[in-house]
Amino acid sequence: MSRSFSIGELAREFGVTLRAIRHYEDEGLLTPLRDGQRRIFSQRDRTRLALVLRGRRLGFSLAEAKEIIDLYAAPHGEVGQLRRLLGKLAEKRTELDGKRRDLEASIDNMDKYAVRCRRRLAELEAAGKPEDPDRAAR
Amino acid sequence: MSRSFSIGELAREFGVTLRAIRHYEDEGLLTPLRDGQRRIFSQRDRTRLALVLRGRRLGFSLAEAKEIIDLYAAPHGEVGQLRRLLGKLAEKRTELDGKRRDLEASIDNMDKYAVRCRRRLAELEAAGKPEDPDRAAR
DNA sequence: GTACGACTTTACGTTAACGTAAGGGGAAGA
DNA sequence: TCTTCCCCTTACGTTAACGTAAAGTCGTAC
Repeated sequence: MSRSFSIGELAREFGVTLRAIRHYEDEGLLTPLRDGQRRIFSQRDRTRLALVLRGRRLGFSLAEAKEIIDLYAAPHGEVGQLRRLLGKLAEKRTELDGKRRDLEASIDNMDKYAVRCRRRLAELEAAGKPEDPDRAAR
Repeated sequence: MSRSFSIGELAREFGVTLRAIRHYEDEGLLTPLRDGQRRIFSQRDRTRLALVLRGRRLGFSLAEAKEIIDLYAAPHGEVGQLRRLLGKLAEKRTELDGKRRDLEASIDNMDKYAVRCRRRLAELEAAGKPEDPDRAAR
């Protein structure tokens, strides 16, 4: 019997509001049980919440996140289902790869720019203040 | 004298609407010149537009995208400016690294899951249809 | 000269993802 | 018993990022 969580616990752990979590439930991303009125989140819900938030940080909408996450819960019973699942996985994988290219390009870009800036800074420091006290103190 | 572009050209090239581009101008992300009323976009605007869209795909808001992109146009004159610029670059770089971790984790996750699915599929095919015509034809 | 086609402004509308406020329930501790 | 938490529902509000509609301006092709 694995642990269960209150909405407050999850909110604190992941740094989100109660409202947000309830909203994710409304959107079908989480499906907590109930103890009376209170929501009881399972370990599975906790994992799904983590995936939702990661998706959001990567720029996916809740609907897109749901699409992806739901693949991990799709039925594996029949060969046909498995084939379709693998197809969709490949689709999403391509999308992730696109983001990866975008991200690598952004990082590359920024790193190269930073190198130029540092070089320029070194030049300015060497030229402008050969007597720079901070530098001399080292 | 490098080329210039009409709003329609850029919209077509990047697959966005005129409205979106105008909106980016409203938000200060693009600063086209004018020929009468018509907007004239420079090569620089075109580059910035590309950066905006890449940022959006990575889940940045327009404001965040602007912050980053504007770093590339920040003044390099004085040592102090350069130091602050390098500081902010490091900040943004950290953010990008976070996204990279998220993205790698997502990809990893999905790839591992796909492997399990393929294995399962192979099992099902081997067990269920030893006489599978597709498989036999190979 | 008029009919496009590409562009303009102004302005209201829409959608997603929550924020926020109001009012209530139940358990636990002083 | 009263207060304090922690949770609940309902419902209206907000913000970002555009969409969309209406009406006008220009240059050019017919």
